[in-house]
Amino acid sequence: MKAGKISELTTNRLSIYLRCLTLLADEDIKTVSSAALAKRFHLNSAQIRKDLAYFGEFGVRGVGYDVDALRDHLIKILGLGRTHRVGIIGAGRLGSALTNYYGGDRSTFEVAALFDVDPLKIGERIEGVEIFDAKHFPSIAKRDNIEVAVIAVPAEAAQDVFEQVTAAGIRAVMNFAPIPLKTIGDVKLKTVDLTTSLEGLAYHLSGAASLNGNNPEPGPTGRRN
Amino acid sequence: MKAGKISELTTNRLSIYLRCLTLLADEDIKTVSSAALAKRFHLNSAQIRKDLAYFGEFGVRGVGYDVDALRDHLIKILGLGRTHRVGIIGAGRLGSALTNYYGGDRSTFEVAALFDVDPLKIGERIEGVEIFDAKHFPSIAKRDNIEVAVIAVPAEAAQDVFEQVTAAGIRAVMNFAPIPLKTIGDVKLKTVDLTTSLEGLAYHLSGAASLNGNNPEPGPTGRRN
DNA sequence: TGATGTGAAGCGGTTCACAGCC
DNA sequence: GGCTGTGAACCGCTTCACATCA
Repeated sequence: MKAGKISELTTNRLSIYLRCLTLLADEDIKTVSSAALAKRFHLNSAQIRKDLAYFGEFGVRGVGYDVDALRDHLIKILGLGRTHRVGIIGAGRLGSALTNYYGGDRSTFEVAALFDVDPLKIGERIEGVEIFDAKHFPSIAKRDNIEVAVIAVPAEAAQDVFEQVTAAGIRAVMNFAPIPLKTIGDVKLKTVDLTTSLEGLAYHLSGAASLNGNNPEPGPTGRRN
Repeated sequence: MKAGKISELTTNRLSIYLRCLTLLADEDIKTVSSAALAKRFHLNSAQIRKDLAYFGEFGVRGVGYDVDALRDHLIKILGLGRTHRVGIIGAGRLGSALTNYYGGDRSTFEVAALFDVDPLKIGERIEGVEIFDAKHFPSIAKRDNIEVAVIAVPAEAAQDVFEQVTAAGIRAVMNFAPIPLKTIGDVKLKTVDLTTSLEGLAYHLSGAASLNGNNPEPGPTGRRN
């Protein structure tokens, strides 16, 4: 157990471990060793142990980890014990898609409001979620207890939107705009670039990648942002 | 110019550079230095130079890079000069969302077909794209020249689907199922985990993260899979 | 015996700093 | 003078290997 800074790569993996443990729990498996977990889900056992050890000694030597207990620990560590409300800025194609997708799970994350600048969209609803004027983000966010902002606007507008939501007190932002954003201070920013991901595949398909041999996938346990 | 293996992190950044250059071209900017590009888009100038130098000497010392010429180089390097057809497996919430999202750009990536196992969905259309029986993936993929498979099925089914599409000759797979997949040989696999990304934000919002100070965002130039 | 927790080694990517060239 | 291209230093994450303990 160490109190040092935890890498984002580690917390990403904790989230994955949690999902793997849930699958095991569904099968009524009570105990699992890091080696068994690794084998089953294509992970690395040493890394599992090290990741977990940052937060406590959850295992029993010679036995392994208690599945249910470890799940509870991870839920607590990740802060998933309560519902987080999400506001999505940009009610276009992507914003609608994300509303639709995240709309499925109301327990840990709940899309509370959409925002756009298009007067034709304001007042409409997507999946039951109302679209508000983006300039009212601060008041709506406060009223609805929105903690997470999702940016789903065109690249040109993303930095502005980011600064507006952080100015409104948001400390966790997920950016889907395909452009690097500059963050500040205490605000956590994650960028998911759906275009870059596809273009990486195109590179592999083009002749260039073949010249460089295969590209084995390290899996979602590997390096990310 | 080196012929060695190119890291996926590098190709991801090339994709980002390409988008940044497009924005500059829209402003009729003809030449840009690595320092100017870095400043404008929150990148690292040394990294830009190093990334580009893997593929050639595109710059002019004392001047910088020609915007249009560099764009053309990147398009060629990434293999974006032609349309790639995409097949999405899983016509649920996520599959629909992705069809809707990727449906916008028909030039570089085109969603050619959807696949599902639900008899009620087979034969229907989403955004004009027909849903086929998943077991017909091999023949449809061949007929429609599908090169990229997008996995949008539940976690439990993802590994099976992956093996089926690779058996059908697909060499580029994008996985949205929140589970690590095991890949083999020459197949390029990218996993985008929309749940993990959100849960990382929850961690930051919970007390735990604050104990560890701020988490400055290195931007989408940083480490990924 | 068997599996955890962890210092130490190893590895890959980023950043520095400067030689080389326009 | 200014900026690229690049070896070298640096840094952080992963992997190894083993002491430790049920």
